[in-house]
Amino acid sequence: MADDTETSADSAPRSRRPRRGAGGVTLHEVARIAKVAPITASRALNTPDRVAPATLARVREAIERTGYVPNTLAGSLASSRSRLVAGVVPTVVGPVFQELIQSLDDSFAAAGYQFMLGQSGYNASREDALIEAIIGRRPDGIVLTGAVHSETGRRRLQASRIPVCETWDLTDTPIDTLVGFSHEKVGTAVAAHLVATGRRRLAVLTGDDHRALRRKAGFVEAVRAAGLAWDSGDGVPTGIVGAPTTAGSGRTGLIDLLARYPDIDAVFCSSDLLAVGVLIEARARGLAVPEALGVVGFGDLALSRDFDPPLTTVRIDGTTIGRLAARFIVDRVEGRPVAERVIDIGFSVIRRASS
Amino acid sequence: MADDTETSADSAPRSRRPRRGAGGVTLHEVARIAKVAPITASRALNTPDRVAPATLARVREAIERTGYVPNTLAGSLASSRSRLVAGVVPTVVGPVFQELIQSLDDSFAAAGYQFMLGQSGYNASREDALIEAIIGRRPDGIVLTGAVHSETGRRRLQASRIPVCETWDLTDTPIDTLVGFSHEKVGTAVAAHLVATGRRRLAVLTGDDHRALRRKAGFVEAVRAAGLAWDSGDGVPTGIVGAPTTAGSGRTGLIDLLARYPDIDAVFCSSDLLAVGVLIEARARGLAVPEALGVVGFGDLALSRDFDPPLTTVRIDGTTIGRLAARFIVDRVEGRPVAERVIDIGFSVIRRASS
DNA sequence: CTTTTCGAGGATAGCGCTACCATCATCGCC
DNA sequence: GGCGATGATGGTAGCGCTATCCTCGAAAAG
Repeated sequence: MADDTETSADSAPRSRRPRRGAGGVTLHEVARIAKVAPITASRALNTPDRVAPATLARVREAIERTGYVPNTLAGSLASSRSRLVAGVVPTVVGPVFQELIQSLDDSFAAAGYQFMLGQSGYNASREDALIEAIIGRRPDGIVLTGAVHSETGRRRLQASRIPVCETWDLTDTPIDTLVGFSHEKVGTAVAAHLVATGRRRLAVLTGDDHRALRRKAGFVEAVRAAGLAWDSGDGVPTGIVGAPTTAGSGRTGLIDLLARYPDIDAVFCSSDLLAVGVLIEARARGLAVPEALGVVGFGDLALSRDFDPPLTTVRIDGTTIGRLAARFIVDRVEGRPVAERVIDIGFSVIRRASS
Repeated sequence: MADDTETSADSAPRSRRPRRGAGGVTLHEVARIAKVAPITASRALNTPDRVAPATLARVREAIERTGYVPNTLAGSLASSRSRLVAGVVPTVVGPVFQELIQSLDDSFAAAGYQFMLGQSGYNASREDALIEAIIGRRPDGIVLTGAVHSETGRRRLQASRIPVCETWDLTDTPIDTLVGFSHEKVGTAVAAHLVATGRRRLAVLTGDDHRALRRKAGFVEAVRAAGLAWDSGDGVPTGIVGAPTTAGSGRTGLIDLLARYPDIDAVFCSSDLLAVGVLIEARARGLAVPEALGVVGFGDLALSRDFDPPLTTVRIDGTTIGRLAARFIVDRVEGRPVAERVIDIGFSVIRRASS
């Protein structure tokens, strides 16, 4: 494959990738044109207030004329500062993390950092590859969102000494800093709400991902504690659907649940999309919500508020998580001490008409 | 953070100690431990089949023992290859680009590249900053998704000589390569569909973004051409809502449209979310869909298929766009010629019960 | 035997930028 | 006027890695 024999009579072999240094304009060239030393050109870019106005103008003009774009790779290598923060999400599919992502993007932009996102996907080896690729690029910080990282990945992150903020979950052993909430408590709170509003035949419809199952566990626990266990198995009838959850799986999930337990009077769904599916199916089969069936979701999509009936759900303040995560990272990068390394930002149960 | 304890008795001022690369293990250190030259250690990582098995094993063991993670910044700087492809989307909020993003991620992973995403946001200066930050990091390729890039941004991209693929749109003057479809034709096709199914009082409900307005323009054009213009203004009653479109704006949009034009018999919505809002509002006010009102969306969300009634919509094959875009980039990076620089992948109108 | 080939490994020289001094005017202050 | 304090600019030496030659020894060819 790596044939170096250029003797072929190929007509105009399209220029291959430029060899070393075939790149574009460099800072040295800009400096030469502006008649200053490279270092002064560098300062004109990075600390313009330390350069005399006249010099600054000359450098700026040279930059303009050449269309120079700094090679931040080289800059980061020399300064070990990249002004880049990398984020890891399992997937951007699904609306769950969108508010958080938006907030991270905004918060980092405001602090002068670029935020870029990688998907860890469903696959552990891909997650490890992503983490390694990220660490290898030496970003100033890493925000992990609900990634179930492998032990290898955790160790690498810890060893890298790069500021890390885990989000969207609460663990006992954070890699570095953490902003999240307790998924178990979400389940407990939803159970409490349903019990308080008179529901007695509770059921769960959940995706099979890690955190959704923890919410379910909290829910089941609370139902049992309230003496309302009524299923012979777990105590609470449960439907489990594959991730990512969709309205479609909500519909089929409800059909399945009702077939097995016709006298259910409330369902806790692990996502709003699932709950919307339940709402659609309930309406399609003439089951009155909330009279005959209470429905609670999780995530507080915009859609949930706009549905008819509006969906009772659990709201996570992604904006605040993002803001705090960004603050953790920026504080660490800029050498300020971080007092609390773990923040539980909680959640709120939003009561609407569906329960 | 904490200063390392020097093993040497050298208590001289820090001038002796490298304070710059406070970073961790380097390839040189790995090489030293494995008793090979740095370049051999490099080869062990990048071209292991050119290193003798015994040597390879020694280097691998050294890597294992030290927890070495290559600094790809330095590697990319030296080799001008980064194995990184950057993507730009206006926002990850909203489900529009998710299939495409997923496909890009998968396709690049399969080809051995990491894909990372940046949001250009609603703001032109933020977009320029993102583009500059991306170019500055010298990725092997850039995929633009529906970004309305400023003239500055376009020029910079072109000047950078980095392979670029624009997607999700068709323009006459691509920066480099392009995979997309015609938004005007989408509008035309939807109008044809509605006219063919006997609708006569057509209306549009659209977000105010660039491409949605082009779909609307195609729609209006086709309605006029069919001799069905009936509004005194544009020819077609139009509701415009701010982006991002939501089910909520779909509901209020329909309310508003009906207040002004009570005898509408079909609405083309610029997104499925908008259309779902129309469906919800129609049902809430007892307007039968599809009998009294035909509704068409755009995007083919999973939700649209699962709704009741299922939504007629326009499907864009994001998976194929992603695959082709990745092929463009990879071909260019690896020096293969690219025959067609522009691909129109078209779209399909999915007829379901809502129209 | 010599000559050629070849595979493994090494030395050198950067990639494009910035940290860390050093230099040299200018300037206020007593 | 002397003198440090400031401010603008420059020289040097890397950051951690890889491209590009090179060397060297052993096997293959003559």
